Amino acid sequence: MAKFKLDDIDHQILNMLIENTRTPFTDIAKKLNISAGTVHVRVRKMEEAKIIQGSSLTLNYNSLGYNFIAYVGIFLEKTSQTQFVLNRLEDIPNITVAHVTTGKFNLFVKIRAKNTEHAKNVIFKIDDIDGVSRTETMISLEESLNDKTRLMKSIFEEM
Amino acid sequence: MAKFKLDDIDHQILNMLIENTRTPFTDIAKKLNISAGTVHVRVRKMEEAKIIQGSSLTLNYNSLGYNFIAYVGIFLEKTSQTQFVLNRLEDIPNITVAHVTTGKFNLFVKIRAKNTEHAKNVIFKIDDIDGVSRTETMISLEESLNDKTRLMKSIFEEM
DNA sequence: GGTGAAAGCACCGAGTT
DNA sequence: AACTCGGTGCTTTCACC
Repeated sequence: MAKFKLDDIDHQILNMLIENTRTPFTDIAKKLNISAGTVHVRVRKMEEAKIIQGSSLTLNYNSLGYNFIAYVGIFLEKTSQTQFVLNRLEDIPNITVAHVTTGKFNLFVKIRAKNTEHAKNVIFKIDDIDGVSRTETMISLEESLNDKTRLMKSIFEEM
Repeated sequence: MAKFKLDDIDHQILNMLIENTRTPFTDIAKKLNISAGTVHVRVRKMEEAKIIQGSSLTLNYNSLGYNFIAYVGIFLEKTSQTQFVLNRLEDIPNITVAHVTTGKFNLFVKIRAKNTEHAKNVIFKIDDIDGVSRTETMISLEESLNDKTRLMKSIFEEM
């Protein structure tokens, strides 16, 4: 991947789109004193360079009945089983993030479920995967901060 | 919050917008054999009901130089300091998620940094917060799965 | 790499069924 | 509720700078 150089205009475009993906390019153009065509070209280039990978809605999981979040640390019998287990984890949609980690656990995943009963089923599914020796669960009582946009904005301020 | 009943049309609209927030309403309308006006009204209602909270870009952090992910478990001196510490954590933009948890740790956060040196500074900042007795870090060697959209889509299939 | 204008569409409200 | 329709405004391209 060729290193792609972003300038301040790009950062500002990203900052506005991060807040709201549907911000009209004409609004962005006005604010930055450039033409809408320029905004369009720059966004397309960032998409082609895969800096912008896509866009997604932020949904309210609580109102969809998904109130339960937990993190599960996974111990494997052998680390050589890592890829196999990761593939099995992919089949469980309630796992929203999976990491290979150093330290205590071999793998570490985040799960989102409707309630404790539902979460139990998810954890049992994980325990059932060949190669998983045991798991350790941490239940989230409160997700007090979950805002990717904070990081993104700070990245551009630092640069 | 009044319970808001989503029907299958709503689910399909969400599924298309989850993939790409800028999908034209006319495209959605064609696919679902409804009018674009109806799509518009339904989306607005879901926004008003706060089911759709907003939209955001998916950026490639690696190409922005942010290659380092770790999870940090935080032990507090007293649980009564929870809110105070959460507020301090908010000031660190590299913390992208924070949870109050049961089990081993009192708090649990995810950090994203440029490299190990940068991460070290972030962790030291956490250690320096009043009320934090110690921390335990798990470094992610690989983020193999990070796709909210999988969960969202599965939610609508189940319903 | 940027502009400005023009053509093509999409959005979104009003009125209707 | 959902549809059609039309004014308004957004996107996207292109010739030119």
